[in-house]
Amino acid sequence: MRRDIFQAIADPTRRAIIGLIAVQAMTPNAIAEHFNTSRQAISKHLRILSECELLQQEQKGREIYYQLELNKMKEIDQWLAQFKAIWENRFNELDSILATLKNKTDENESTV
Amino acid sequence: MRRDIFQAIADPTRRAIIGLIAVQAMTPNAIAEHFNTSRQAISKHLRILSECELLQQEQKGREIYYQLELNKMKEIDQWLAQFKAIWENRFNELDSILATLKNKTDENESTV
DNA sequence: AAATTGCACAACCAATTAATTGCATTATAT
DNA sequence: ATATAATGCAATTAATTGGTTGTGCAATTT
Repeated sequence: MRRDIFQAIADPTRRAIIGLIAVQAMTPNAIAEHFNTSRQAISKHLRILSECELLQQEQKGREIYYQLELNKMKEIDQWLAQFKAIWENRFNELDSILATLKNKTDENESTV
Repeated sequence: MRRDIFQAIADPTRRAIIGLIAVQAMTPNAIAEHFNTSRQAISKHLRILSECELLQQEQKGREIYYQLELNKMKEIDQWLAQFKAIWENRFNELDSILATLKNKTDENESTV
C-alpha cells in the first residue's frame, strides 16, 4: 500500500470529493449523493484520503463530518515549487532575450 | 486507460524522472542509470508521461533527448489554485479574528 | 423495545498497473 | 558489411486498484 498524497489525488472521484469538502464539512452520505457510486465506495475513498492525512473528521452523534485538511494540500504546492522556480527562471531568460532583441532592433532602426 | 497529469505524477518513479528532466534534457539510458529498474521500465514511464503531454523530445541520431514540458505542470498549479484561495482566505479570517481579540485586549487594558 | 439510519469493515471481483523478458528497428562504429 | 548501441513495442505476470455486495455496530426515531 503506497499511500501518499499524490496517489490520493490521482483518482478523479477523490479529487471531486476533495473539491466538495474543501468548502464545508460533509457526511459520507451527503458526499455520496454527488456521485453515482455506492456509499461504500465513497467510504473507501474517504478512508484512503484519511490515511493520507487529508481529512479532518468530527463525529456528531451517528454522523461523521469530514472536511479537507488544507495544510496537507500544501505539500503538493511544495513539490511544485521547484518547477515553478524553473519556469519563472525560463520566463525571465526569455524576457532578457526579448529585451536584447529589441535593443538590437532599435539600434538598427536608429542607423537607418 | 485513464491518462491525465494527476495519474502521471502518482507514481514515485515518474515524479523522480520529472525532477531529473526538468533541469536538463536526458536520454532514456541516462535516466535509467538513476534507477534500479530496467531500461524498458523507464521507457514505459516515458511513454506514459509523453501521452500526458508532459514531455518534449528531440531526436539526435539514434538518441532521443527528453525534457519536461513545464507548461503542462502548470495544470497542477491551476487545480491547486482553488484550494490556495481557500487557505489564504482562512488565514485572513484568522488574522482578523486575532486583530479583533487584540483590540478587545487593548480596550480592557485601557480601562484598567 | 423495535425499527431505522449512518457508518465502517470484510470478502470478493474485474480492470489496471508496473515490472520483466524477449524481440524488432534504426543509427553508429569497426 | 558487420557488430554494437539506443530505443521502442509486445507478451506475460504479480500486485494494486476501485468497485460491488453483505454484515455488524452504534445512535436515532417511532
